[in-house]
Amino acid sequence: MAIREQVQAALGTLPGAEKKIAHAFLANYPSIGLSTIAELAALAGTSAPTVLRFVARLGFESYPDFQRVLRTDVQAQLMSPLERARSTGPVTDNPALKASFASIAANLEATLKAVPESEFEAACDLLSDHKSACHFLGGRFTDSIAAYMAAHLRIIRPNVRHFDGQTSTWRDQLLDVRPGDVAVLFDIRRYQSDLVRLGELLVERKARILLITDPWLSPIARSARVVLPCVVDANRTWDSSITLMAVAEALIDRVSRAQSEAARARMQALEDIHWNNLPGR
Amino acid sequence: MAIREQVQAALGTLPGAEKKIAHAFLANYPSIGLSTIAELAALAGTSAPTVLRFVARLGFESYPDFQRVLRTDVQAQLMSPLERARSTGPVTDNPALKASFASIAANLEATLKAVPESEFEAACDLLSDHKSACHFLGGRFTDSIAAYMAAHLRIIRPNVRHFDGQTSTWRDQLLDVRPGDVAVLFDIRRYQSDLVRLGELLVERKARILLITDPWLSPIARSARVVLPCVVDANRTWDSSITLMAVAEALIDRVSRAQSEAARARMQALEDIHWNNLPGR
DNA sequence: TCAATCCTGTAATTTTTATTACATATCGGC
DNA sequence: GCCGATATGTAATAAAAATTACAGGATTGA
Repeated sequence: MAIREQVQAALGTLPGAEKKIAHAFLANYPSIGLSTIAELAALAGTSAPTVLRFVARLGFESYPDFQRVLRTDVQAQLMSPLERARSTGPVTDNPALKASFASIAANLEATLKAVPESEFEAACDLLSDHKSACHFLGGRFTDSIAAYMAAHLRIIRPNVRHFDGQTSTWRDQLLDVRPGDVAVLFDIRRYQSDLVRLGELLVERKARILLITDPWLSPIARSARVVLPCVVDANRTWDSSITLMAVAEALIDRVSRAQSEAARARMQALEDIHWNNLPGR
Repeated sequence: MAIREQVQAALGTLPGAEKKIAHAFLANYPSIGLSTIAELAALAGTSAPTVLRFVARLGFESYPDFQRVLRTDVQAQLMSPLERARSTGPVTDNPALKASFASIAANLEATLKAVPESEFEAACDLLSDHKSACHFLGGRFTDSIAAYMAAHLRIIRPNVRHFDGQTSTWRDQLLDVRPGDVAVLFDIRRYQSDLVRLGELLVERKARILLITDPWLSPIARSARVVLPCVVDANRTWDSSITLMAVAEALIDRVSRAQSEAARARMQALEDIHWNNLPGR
């Protein structure tokens, strides 16, 4: 698991100061993580030992150890998709990457057809309601998309939360959900029963559910206010989540444009925080 | 100009040890440049002060200054595909053949940018030296290009040999290589260890190596006098060798023009041999 | 062939960065 | 409300990295 994903996954379990480190790292990925401990600490508004505690909690022996892995991640990420496929998989009779990219392109086009504009707009309305909180959660493979979407949405609107930690803590976190709140759930084939159960409990607490799922529709669809079906077919045993990510980003972009003034003010506030903390400025 | 392009442009003007630094940097971009001076020096087989001279020649005040800019480059290069799509406009649909041809054209244009004229001229100088023999060899897929180039060059100049047969006979054929001879090697990604080893042995025998490789540079680049990087990207699972073949033909053409009189005489001699040697005429 | 200039690597020194020790604050449980 | 555990930042120390000084080799031009 790459460091960026690892940090995103760990966000909810981090103590306050370390969470600040994590946010600063993700917001300035990867350059700040390749700079010094002092620069990352200053950007986050904490201290050098806190940075060291942060990387230790992620399982690294030292900051140089952390940076070594980060450089490897960055090197891999800079390879084009074609290069990435070549370096990790064997050559097949069927040009795998061409088929894969063709498959992704087809999925995106099919998804475009499968999602009604009215449903998309309804989803945007849910996400634009600042009076209610937004809670995010996904399944085994899609939760990273939920976290990603929450992290972006948090920049442009308040009261965004992502369910985190073990499934056993979901019930505890449920206590923070108020009537009228929005819950954005990601669930594709091999539906998780604990996620389905949570959906039922959310509805019991009168939350409004936005479900992002596959064309066969997760059981959560029964309880959802809005359902966005995404085509996930790929010529392999596991599903592609590209279309879900694409829909997530489309939603973020759409919501951002719809409330550009409020979003801009929030981004400015964010920049002010960073601005005043940087030495020499 | 990003650092990578800046280094590529400066290649021809760098002294020997600094050129080694440049090759090591490009071959392991960007992670080695984000590591320590000692690691880059060790990888290149030179020293720490040489690394400092290298970055100073590129116009940086210090190594931390160089790394600061490199982090900025990497951050820009890692922008998400969606952001990149937004910044460059929507993708247009193309017929498969048109797309393929466009890709090849793009590769050739990129290769044109990647190969400095000074390096190309240096390669021609090596191939034009009639006092020394020219030996050719390529890897699994590129040896056919090596054979093709040897066959053509043999027509216009003497002492051209192509390593042939099983890899087990390469060592025997090595006996024919004299100090000062030129070895033209083709090696692209999935570098062959036996070819890399042969390169080392060739340098031990004081042969001068001309390497034709991909932009990530075969390990043979460390021992090569001249390196010509060819862009091999294509929208399929195997590397395109079109650009290597194009570079080979360009070299043949250039060498042929430079010694048109000698080449013409040799061609005539060749024709005479064919003409008078056949019995029954 | 010789001298001047440039290139290069080793070793020492300086600077910067990472890490640790310690004291204080905060939070949660009883 | 108190106590123990956890979190946190400051300051000092240790380690690592960058830089400089210097000597020798190579190359080029006269």
